[in-house]
Amino acid sequence: MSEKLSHKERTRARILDEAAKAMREHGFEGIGVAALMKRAGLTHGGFYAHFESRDDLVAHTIDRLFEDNRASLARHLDQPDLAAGLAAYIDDYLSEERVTWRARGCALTSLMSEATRLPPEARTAYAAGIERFRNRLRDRLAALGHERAEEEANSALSEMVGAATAARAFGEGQMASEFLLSSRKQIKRRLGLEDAAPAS
Amino acid sequence: MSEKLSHKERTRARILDEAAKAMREHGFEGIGVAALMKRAGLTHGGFYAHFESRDDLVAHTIDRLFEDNRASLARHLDQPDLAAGLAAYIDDYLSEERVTWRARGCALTSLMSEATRLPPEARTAYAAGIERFRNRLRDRLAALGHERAEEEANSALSEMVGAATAARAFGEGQMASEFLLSSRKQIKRRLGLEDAAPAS
DNA sequence: TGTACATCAGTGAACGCGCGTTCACTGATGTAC
DNA sequence: TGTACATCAGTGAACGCGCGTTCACTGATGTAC
Repeated sequence: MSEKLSHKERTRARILDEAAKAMREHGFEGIGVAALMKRAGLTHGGFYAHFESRDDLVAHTIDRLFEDNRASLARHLDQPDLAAGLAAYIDDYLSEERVTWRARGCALTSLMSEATRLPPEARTAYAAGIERFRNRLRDRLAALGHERAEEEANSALSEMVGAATAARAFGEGQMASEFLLSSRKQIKRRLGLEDAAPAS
Repeated sequence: MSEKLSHKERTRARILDEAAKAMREHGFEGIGVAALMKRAGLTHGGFYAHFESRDDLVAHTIDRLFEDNRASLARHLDQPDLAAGLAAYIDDYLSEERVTWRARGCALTSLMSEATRLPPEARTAYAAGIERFRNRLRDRLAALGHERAEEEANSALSEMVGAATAARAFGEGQMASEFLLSSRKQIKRRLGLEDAAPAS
């Protein structure tokens, strides 16, 4: 990819940045065209120079959301100790911080249940994003020598998303913390990561 | 509770029935006042004789949704073999049928990630509903002699919700089936229900 | 180097539409006498 | 038992509002000569 983006390309990237942040926090329907453009420092009319329609924006934002996801996973997994990296990712995903600070959360936690209601194109993009994420977890588990890597990856992904979503539903407080702690412990225990060193 | 409901009470119950069905399928924002009243066989103006506002409806629908949930759980757990009852519930919750037929699904699967965006009253009702559900699972695990019943209940609930939501996001197909199967196996295995007899 | 012109990202008023909500009204039901 | 009246669940036209979208226009930038 060229590092030199044109003025228009940079504007488009800024709109997608803001859309990703807002939709992670408020859902796919949670921000309107006018409010989004204002956050990007523009007026609403200019939107259609960058996207065909609001649905088109949603589809492109999904790719952007999963790209953030991939980057966050890679940041944790790119370390020599395979088990420690995975354990660190799980701890981070289910940390109070990440769950509270919604705009930084995961495309799966806040949006997965809305995926069924998405227009076909966006929905396909979303499903593909989940699958890629699952595959990365699976490959890491396989590299650690797990025989049922795929089954365990499916299960761990489901529990991570479910626990983070439940914690958000409770809001900050004791119940939220309990759910996060329970799943951090349970997932790491069954993946044999109990004694993995905490991340750098 | 009196079995003799007045005409107005029966009408209100009908509206709540339809609201619960529609919101399970399309989200809390997924049905408007006019469409809802039409499904209940009425015109939109009459809505405000039953509810203060649309937000008020949502708060009451939540109680209704969790009541359905409670009834479904009770139906499975009310059998002599404690382990088999729990296993049957997990299998049912993560069955292709229940996931595909959305209007019959669970208040948690389709709506949990929207809970954070609910008005305070509705949100409190929702959080209370999750907690009651968790407590029922916990009590059953405790009755089965599990020492970490609460932790296991939190973990199992999270994975059930996450897996069912993921399956819906994929839509019918191989990936959806894989996620459901993986979690049925993984949850039952770690709860020691592998050999529990299938439900009646 | 300087002028004339084309390009095009972005502006902002205006649109149609669907939504939640209000309200004057209707018509069936039940009670008073 | 029969008539007069009050009650009240439900009707449907109308409202204001926010939304996605359109479009004639502006004004800065870069190219042609």
